[in-house]
Amino acid sequence: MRQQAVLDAVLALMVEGGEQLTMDAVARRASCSKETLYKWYGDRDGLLTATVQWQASRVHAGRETVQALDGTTLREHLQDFAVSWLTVITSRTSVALNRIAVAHAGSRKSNLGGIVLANGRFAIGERVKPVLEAGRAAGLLAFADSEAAFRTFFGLVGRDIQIRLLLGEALDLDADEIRRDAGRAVDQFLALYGQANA
Amino acid sequence: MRQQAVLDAVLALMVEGGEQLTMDAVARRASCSKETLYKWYGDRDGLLTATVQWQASRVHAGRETVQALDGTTLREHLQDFAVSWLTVITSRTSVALNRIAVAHAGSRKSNLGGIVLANGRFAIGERVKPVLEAGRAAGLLAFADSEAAFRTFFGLVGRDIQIRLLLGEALDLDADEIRRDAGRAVDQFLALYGQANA
DNA sequence: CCAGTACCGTACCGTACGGTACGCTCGATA
DNA sequence: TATCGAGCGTACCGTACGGTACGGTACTGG
Repeated sequence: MRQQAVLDAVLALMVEGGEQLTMDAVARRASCSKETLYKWYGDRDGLLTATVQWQASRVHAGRETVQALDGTTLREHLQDFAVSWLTVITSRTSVALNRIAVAHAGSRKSNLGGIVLANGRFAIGERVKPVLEAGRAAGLLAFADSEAAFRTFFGLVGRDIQIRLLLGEALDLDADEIRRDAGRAVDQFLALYGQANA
Repeated sequence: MRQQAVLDAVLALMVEGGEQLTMDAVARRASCSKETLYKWYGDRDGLLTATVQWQASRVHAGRETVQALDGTTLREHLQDFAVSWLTVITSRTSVALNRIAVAHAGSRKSNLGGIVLANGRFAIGERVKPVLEAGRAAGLLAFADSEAAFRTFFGLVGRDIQIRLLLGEALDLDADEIRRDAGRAVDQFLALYGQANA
């Protein structure tokens, strides 16, 4: 689809960052005319919104159903979530996109921040909570409020990483560090919420 | 000092957010001429940098020395840190300032992000770590790496709050909620790192 | 072969904003 | 009182950028 190539061009420009994200730059990069951009997306905000949604549509793949859990598979699920979340938030694309959305949230109009939140933080919450609840049903976890439990998990996984990246720190984690970080976070989470028979 | 009144005007504009943060707006708000702004701060970046530093200079009050700790005072110290950190990051000023700094970090030049990090995340880290180490010396805590322990504490306290605020969610915590949140975070931290004789 | 459509490239317009210039006032010093 | 510097208000300049207009081209359906 041609239009998605345009959105990929926007993403590429965001990530490179060197160039200003102007409509001219996008048109040049995507080899299309500005008039077409305005025809397809209305205005600059529309283009940004479409880009954010386009990226979001690629991130959360399948919502796998959760069946019976034992301690091992619970741990694996949590580990997977932690790894994929860390991988996302440390990616240059996510950092660039979040920067745009944060900047936009300051001068309201359109709602990039809301979209990013809905497809990031909240989407993963909705995917993790069923797993936590299944863990509780299996007697592996103990908590009253799955939202609160998830937020603790979120904090243990992300810690200060996202804000440091957003504020411009270099800080690149390789796959190994991410795996170790995720493992530590899962261990800590299980230490806090795990039941004896885990 | 007149110059600080100018910086307060900048902060006020940032917080209100409605108006664009232009040099004209600052001059109008501070009842001074643009020429004076340029004389004092060089350019727009200089003004923003000075504003960030001015705000930073007010935040971290005294670095109290840590003497002998028992379980109760350790808990109190951690609780204080958690409360003050949550209070800071949920303040409208902090949110506005971090938005500016994040946006700036995208299109490098000057280093607002670095300044904010140094006076926020890292400053509190340097204040908390001695307390953690004193707790370890007193046999109340067990950890190998105080930086890692602090980062866990940071994650347990902040969780998803800062990113949600930066992305524009309303989410206002009152003093009571902050106190409860801080208490939960400290409990969890002590559950992970506390020693039996605490 | 013709009409219509979709789109590219480029030129153009209006405006907002960073930065500069300048005249005026006012308080301090001699 | 004369001089001087600091700084206010305003007007101004240049440019970058969002948004529009338009001519030219290639493809599609009849």
